[in-house]
Amino acid sequence: MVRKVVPEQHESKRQEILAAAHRCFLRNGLQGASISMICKEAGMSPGHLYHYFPSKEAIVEQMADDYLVQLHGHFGRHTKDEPTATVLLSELWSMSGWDDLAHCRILFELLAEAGRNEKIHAILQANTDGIRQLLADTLKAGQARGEVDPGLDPRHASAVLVAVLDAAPMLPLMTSDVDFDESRKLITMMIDRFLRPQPL
Amino acid sequence: MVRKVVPEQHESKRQEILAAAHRCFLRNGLQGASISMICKEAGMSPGHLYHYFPSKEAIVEQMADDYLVQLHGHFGRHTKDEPTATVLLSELWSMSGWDDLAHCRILFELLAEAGRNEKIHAILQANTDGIRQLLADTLKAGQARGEVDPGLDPRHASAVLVAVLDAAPMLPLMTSDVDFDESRKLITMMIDRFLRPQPL
Amino acid sequence: MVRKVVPEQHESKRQEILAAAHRCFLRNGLQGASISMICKEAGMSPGHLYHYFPSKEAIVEQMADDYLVQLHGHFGRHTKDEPTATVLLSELWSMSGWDDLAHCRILFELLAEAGRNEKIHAILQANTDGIRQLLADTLKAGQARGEVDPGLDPRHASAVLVAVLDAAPMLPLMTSDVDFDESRKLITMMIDRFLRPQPL
Amino acid sequence: MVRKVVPEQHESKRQEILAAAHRCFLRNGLQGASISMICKEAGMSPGHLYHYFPSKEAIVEQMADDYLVQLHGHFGRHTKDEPTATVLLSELWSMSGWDDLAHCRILFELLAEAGRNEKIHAILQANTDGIRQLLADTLKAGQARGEVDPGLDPRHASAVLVAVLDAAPMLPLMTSDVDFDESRKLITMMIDRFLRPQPL
DNA sequence: TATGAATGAGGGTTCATTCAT
DNA sequence: GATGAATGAACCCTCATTCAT
Repeated sequence: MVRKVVPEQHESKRQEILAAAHRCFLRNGLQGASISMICKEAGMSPGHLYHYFPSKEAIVEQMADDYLVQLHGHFGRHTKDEPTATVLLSELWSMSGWDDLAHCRILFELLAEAGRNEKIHAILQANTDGIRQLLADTLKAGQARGEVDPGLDPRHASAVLVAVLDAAPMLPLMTSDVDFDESRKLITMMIDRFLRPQPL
Repeated sequence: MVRKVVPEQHESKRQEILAAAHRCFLRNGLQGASISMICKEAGMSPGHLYHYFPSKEAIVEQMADDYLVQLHGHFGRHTKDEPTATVLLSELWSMSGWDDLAHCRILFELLAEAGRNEKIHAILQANTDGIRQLLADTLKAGQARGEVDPGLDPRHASAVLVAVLDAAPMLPLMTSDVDFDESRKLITMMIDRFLRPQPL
Repeated sequence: MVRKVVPEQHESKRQEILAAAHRCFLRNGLQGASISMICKEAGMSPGHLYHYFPSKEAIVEQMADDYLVQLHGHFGRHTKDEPTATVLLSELWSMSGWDDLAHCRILFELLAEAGRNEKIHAILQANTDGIRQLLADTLKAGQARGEVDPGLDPRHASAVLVAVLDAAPMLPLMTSDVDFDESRKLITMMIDRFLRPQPL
Repeated sequence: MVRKVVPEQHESKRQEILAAAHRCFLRNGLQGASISMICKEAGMSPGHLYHYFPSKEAIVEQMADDYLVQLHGHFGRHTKDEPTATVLLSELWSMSGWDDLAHCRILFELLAEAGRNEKIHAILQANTDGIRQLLADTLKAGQARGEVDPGLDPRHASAVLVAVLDAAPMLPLMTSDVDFDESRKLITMMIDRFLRPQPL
């Protein structure tokens, strides 16, 4: 009777820590952000933080998983019967500007880390496999409806699509003279032309 | 005059250090690779290393610049008269497999770093501006020859092209069931369809 | 509420560190004493020491302030109605020998440091201003009582007096054949003759 | 025949190094000034510098000796027949302002160092013994002429005089509101009153 | 729950010095 | 006489983590 809300409290504290960690990782990188920074950001003592996570590694992994789930969550909210493009580009179109993209920079931290950390690599692949399945299904539905080039292999095409969509956050880092809406329009156009059934 | 090959020796030592640093950065990340690791990799004492570079920061910056110059060097070796696709995809086609791409992983370190390190950001932008200029010129030549959709804005299209080409190293990190040649083929196809003059 | 004596413990640890640092600084100089020496002297790990002070600089500054406050603390314990000489020379007469003076050697570290470190300079001046105020008041009271030459400007005279009193620790460093009591007697005599109302 | 000016060249190089070292020591302290700083200041490689001095220690010692000899050199240029005060205060009166005194700050470095470095201690004592001898002779002459209180012991008084004169550089470090000429006047007055034959 | 004291290895960097040229 | 390459110990400081309270 004394403890009942505890499990929920526990979970909400974990979320607070993960959010604080995410901000620190954005500011300083996965390796550059220290536990003590995260503690400060979360308003928490190190002893207490270790009550919720067994190690920094665990925080990174959980954060990576949560981030990827949320990043690719847009695809899951569509039905197979919506127009193909609407679904495939939903992530990109849900963003409102470079600020949102800048926030995605953490993806590059994860890609860099995945190259040398097997756990992060596995998390990245598992998440990618998830949306690729959704994308492939969407593509198949599109092919059935005649909206998508039937010559494309759905599995391979889905991989390329994920890579292209995840590459969008590169643009503000690499260029200073390209505006967001124009970029979005071009990427959309590129994917549209890629998928569209080809004339003989 | 005692001097002989001294300046060349100095430069070649710098290159050795940069190569050792590059290997360490690939293995452990920009932040995770320590000076002492780089020293060990380069067979050199820390005091000596600091004879050649004033700080770790300087090593990272020099390495970043060198890497980007070399990465995008393929484009510079073409003339405007070659077929458009040959030039645009020369980087991708010059690679022989995932191993080469894996080696490009350092790009993600740089992208992550660029978000919080103004110097690296500037290096990245300066290099990107360089190849974008080349790509844009190639696109214009292609448009003049009727190989490229005249409706595309060369500056914007070049930005998207750079992002897509640099996104290629994501694939081996994100997937396990896609083979290199198939990926290359698909990306090539996508860009081809993107650029090709569109039927009415 | 788990808290008990925690804040006092914190302060007492700080004092321990400052005392250890003072000993190390005496033995090796402000620059020559290393953090690891201070840690060893204080029986403490470096990580822990930095829990109490943010930098070596901060330790030096705090030590300097504490030392000067204590060094000049003798003057504050007198009332204006005591004989002038008793007050002015109380610091000197409170010492029992060269050992006490040797302990004051740290003053020379501070004087040397003050020439190139603005913070230490400010600490030194602030402390000096403090006792000069007390000395000047004592001199004025002495002048009112007819014990001190009314022709002396109290502010200027106070500066000279501080310098002379603080110069006392020079003697054991510079000479080997002068004994403590004799020196004290001579300095006392000099100041006495300096202040005494002059015959026409 | 080939080498004849070499010894003089050698000596002049040593002087250049010592001058450069002196400037560095003033800026950064005896411990804070590094060999490489001194090399830069002297426009010289470390290997070359070690051709002239066997160690940093040796540079410090030589610099200390040279500095003290020059500092106290004023006394030696007087004859015993000049008025006592002229001789005793010649050092102080030869200075033209706080800048000259600021330059004397290195004395505090030496005093601090003397407390923990036997060699520097010995140099300091030897130099002090030297001028004390001169001062004592001057005092004796003054006593013979009736200008100096015959009750003062020349050896002890000379020690106090050296300390007082060497304390002068403290004033600009400790105060900000005392001007140079006034200070000089007061110190002169104090010493005058100290030495003057006392009325019955 | 929650704190912050405590560790000691390791971070990037500088040091005085030596030595081949 | 003169250079600067080379060393490795030591510099100040931060790290992830543990533990008593």
